[in-house]
Amino acid sequence: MNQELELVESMDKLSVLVHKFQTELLNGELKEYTLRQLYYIELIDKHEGISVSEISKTLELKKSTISIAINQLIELGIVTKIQSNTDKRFYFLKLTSKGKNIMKLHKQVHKNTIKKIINSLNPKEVESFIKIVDKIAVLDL
Amino acid sequence: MNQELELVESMDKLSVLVHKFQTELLNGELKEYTLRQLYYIELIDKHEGISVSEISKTLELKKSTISIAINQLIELGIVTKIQSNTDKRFYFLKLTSKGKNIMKLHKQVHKNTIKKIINSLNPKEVESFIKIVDKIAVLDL
DNA sequence: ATATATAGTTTTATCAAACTAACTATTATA
DNA sequence: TATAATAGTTAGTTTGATAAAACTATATAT
Repeated sequence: MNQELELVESMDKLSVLVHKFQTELLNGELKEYTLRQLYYIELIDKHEGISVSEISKTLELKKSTISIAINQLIELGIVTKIQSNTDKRFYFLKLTSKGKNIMKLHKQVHKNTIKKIINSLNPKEVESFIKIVDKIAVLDL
Repeated sequence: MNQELELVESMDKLSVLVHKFQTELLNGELKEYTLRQLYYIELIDKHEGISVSEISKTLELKKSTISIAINQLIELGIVTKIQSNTDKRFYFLKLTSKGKNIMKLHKQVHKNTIKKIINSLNPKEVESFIKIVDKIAVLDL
């Protein structure tokens, strides 16, 4: 069979898989948060000190959208902002201990899933998969 | 490095990739439709004659949700319903020529992306990727 | 000193997507 | 035949995500 067609199907299957991977988060202890919220939390975890404007540029969403979302997380005690000394217009965002705990749970859920994937593949396949994903992840689709 | 951690990153990268793959559809000629609509259209294309109830069960969404979404597609001239002769409560859903054309465009967009992916990998990697995805797609995460 | 730009907030509004509940029409069953 | 169940619709609502526009506060440049 044509590799092109097979690959289209693979992408379909991956879409389903990724969707499962993500929505798993909405079952356990994290079910009170939306995927969007968990995504913002992850972003702040990965880029501690990021600002509302930077998030806005990264995600190509309006500042107002981000501002509202982040302030909601602040009200929930998940995120704090620290005003910059050098430029008082800036606020550095970071996770509170509650936020860090959410990230911990988040990572744990994913880790459990990853284990299932690893168990279903042999080590060579895992290696190969990681390598291939690295190659296609940098593509400018 | 720990394979588990690497795989977590791979899944993150895949999430981004799949998201790009999907939202590409919202750029060109298909931009007037939502991803959800394109998804329903794809579902009806793949399962011609499917009913509202069947979609509802498959997607685990309420019948009313599906009914509204499908009727919207009918109003847009993308889908038609044909009442069953044997059980008049049933309506078989299928795409109109407009709907089929949308699917054609949809597939074309994906095909172009797939080409980029294929070009970035060697044939052995493509084969390997397809095989691995098949294995993990059937997992019950 | 004044004008301009930037960071972030607030208000108001819109939209998609989902839900519940009550409904009609049809079919199956006790 | 009367009652249950099923397919689909309709009305009304809720939630989450987004945007535009007007705003405050601060910083930069002329």
